[in-house]
Order: sequence, then C-alpha cells, then structure tokens
Amino acid sequence: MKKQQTASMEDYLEAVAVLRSRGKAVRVKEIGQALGVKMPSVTAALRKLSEEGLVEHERYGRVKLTPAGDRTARNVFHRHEVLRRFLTDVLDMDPTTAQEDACRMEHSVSPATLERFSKFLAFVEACPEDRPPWLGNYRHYIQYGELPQECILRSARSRKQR
Amino acid sequence: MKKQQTASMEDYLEAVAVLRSRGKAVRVKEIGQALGVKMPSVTAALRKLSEEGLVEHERYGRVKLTPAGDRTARNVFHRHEVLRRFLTDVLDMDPTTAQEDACRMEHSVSPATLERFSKFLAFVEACPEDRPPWLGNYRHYIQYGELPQECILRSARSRKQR
DNA sequence: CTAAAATGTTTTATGAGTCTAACAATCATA
DNA sequence: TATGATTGTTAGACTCATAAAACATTTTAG
Repeated sequence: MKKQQTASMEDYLEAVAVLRSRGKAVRVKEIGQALGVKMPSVTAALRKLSEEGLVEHERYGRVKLTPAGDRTARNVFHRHEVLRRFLTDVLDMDPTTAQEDACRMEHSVSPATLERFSKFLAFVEACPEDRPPWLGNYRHYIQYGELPQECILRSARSRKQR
Repeated sequence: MKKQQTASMEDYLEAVAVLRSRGKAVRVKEIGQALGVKMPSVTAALRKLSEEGLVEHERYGRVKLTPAGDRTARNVFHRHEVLRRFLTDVLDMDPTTAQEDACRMEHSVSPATLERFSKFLAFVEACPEDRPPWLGNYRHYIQYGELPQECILRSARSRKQR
C-alpha cells in the first residue's frame, strides 16, 4: 500500500517534520532554505506528496503532514538520528559532519543495518567502555536481544555512584 | 581538475575494476549484469566516462580503465571495502546485506567519516575485544593516530600464543 | 486602504540516468 | 565461408529533480 519514497521526497517530509517541531508555521520558503533548493522545487515536491496523501498543502497556504506523512517523516528522522548519534558518540565525529553525513546515509542504509547501528549505540551506552568482553558482549546483545548480565550490573552500579 | 563523479558513474568505474580483477576481458554485457542495468545504459555511461578520460572504449571492443579511471575506481572500491568490513566484522551483519548496503553507503559517506570507519575497524582488529578501556582506547587512537601502549603489547602477546 | 515587498505558483527548460525497439557488428560453427 | 546467435549501438522516450523567468497572491507599512 504505502508507496516507497525517493531520497528526495523523504528529505522533504523530514524537513516539514523538523520545522514543525520547532514550533513555526511551515512555509514553502523555509522548506527550501532548509534543504538548499528553490521555491519551485518545493512546490513541485509538495504537489507530488499531496497526491500521495502525505502532506496537506492548500495554495499559498501552510504545509501540514497527514498522519501517514507524519509516520514516514518520523521514520526518516529516526534513521537520521541513529546514524548521527552513532557518528558522534561512537566514531567521535564533529557534530557538523555527522549531521551532514547522516543526512545522506539515512537513504542508503537498509532497515537491518540501521537496526544494528541502533543496537550498537544502545550497547555502548549501557555497557561502560572499560568493561572487558566488549565486542563479545555486543554480539551477545545482537544475538539474544538482551544485555549480558555483567553489563546490567555495571549500569546499575554506575547509576548508584552518582 | 578531477571532476567529481556521480554515484552512478562511480559504480560503473568500480564494476569495471572488479570485473577486470577477476581476470576476464571486460564487456558491456557483463558490466550491465553486474550493475543490474541494460546494455544501452552501459554504452551511454562508457561514452561519458570516455569523454572524461576515465575509460578507454573502442566501439564493439573491450573496456579498459585509464590510469585516472583506475585511481578513481580503486578509491571507490576502498570505500566499499571499509564499509563492507565494518558491517560484517563490527556490526556482524550477514555478508549479503553488508555487500548491498556498502554499495549504497559508499556514495554517501564523507572522506572524514570513512576515515573513522576505517580506524574503528583497524582498532577492533588490533585490540582484542576483552581489552578493558575499549572505547577510550579507540578515542586515543583517533586523536593521536597511534594505538595505546596496552593494545600494542596485547596484540604482540596474542600473536605469540598461536 | 493602497502600494511595495515578500512569498508562492506556473511554465518551460535542463541534466542525469534509465529503458525499449530497431539497427549494426562480431563471433562461432555447420 | 555463410548464416544464425550473440553482443553492442543508436534513436527516441520517459522519470525524477531541479531552476529561471514570468506571473499571482498575500502581507505589511506608510
């Protein structure tokens, strides 16, 4: 049922969601600025997304996501955030590069791989970095969906220490 | 001087290099099969790459990379391999998905980020996974370009043990 | 309230990448 | 070596994404 979107259309949906979440009324010009494209490109994209039932856009008016559009946008944003945080928190990239790379990578990573990035991140955050069987524990977590016993104890301990 | 290539043109160059490395004479049909496109698309791509001095392709003949084309192809392939190995060796993805994802990610990862993926991989391989200050050591490696003393000793030791 | 500024849309064009259909060259073998 | 099979090319069309220019609407300030 849900037609799969192109990278470009996903970017438009994500931009609308992000602008929306910043409180402002979403306008064609702002979307264009956010994505580095001119207004006619935005109008064209909104027309297409509108036909697909992902946005509501009355001529000269404001832009809104439909429930379906919002689901897609959240999904894209989630991919973006997992990748951005992996780049900053694990690879220790600078925030600007991480943001830009995540913006491109979010369209080229399969769901299965995204899931792994996400789990890696969760693992890093749950298991302090001086834990001994590091990568082995990560593999355990991937395979069984549960953190190894030691990591759980560890996390509890460090939380108490504060 | 070097014109920056599109994802698509990079794929063609990479495909030529890979087919070449498998020993066979490189033909239009094989390139098409490798990339999942029809022959006319290959011909068009080769014409363009030819004009840019990256491949040599005489009508109805074989395809060869020029030195410049070979450099570009190697670069793309290197990106591909770093990402593929990261996906398999670190995230523990299955080889098929890793291959496919690397194929798309290789066009969306900046040089700076690729460098980090590469270093992460090298670090994982040099420092056995039960090393204590895991991520901390990785950060040290990134920052100073050298493996921490402990990792070096560790690697030497495990090599001897065999 | 009206004129100028800002914003948005339509029209038309471009470029990249792909495909199908029709044509051309090469090759392989009977 | 002639001919059918294979491989390659050209021509023409399509999609997707974009932008410039011209036009339309809305907002804002005097």
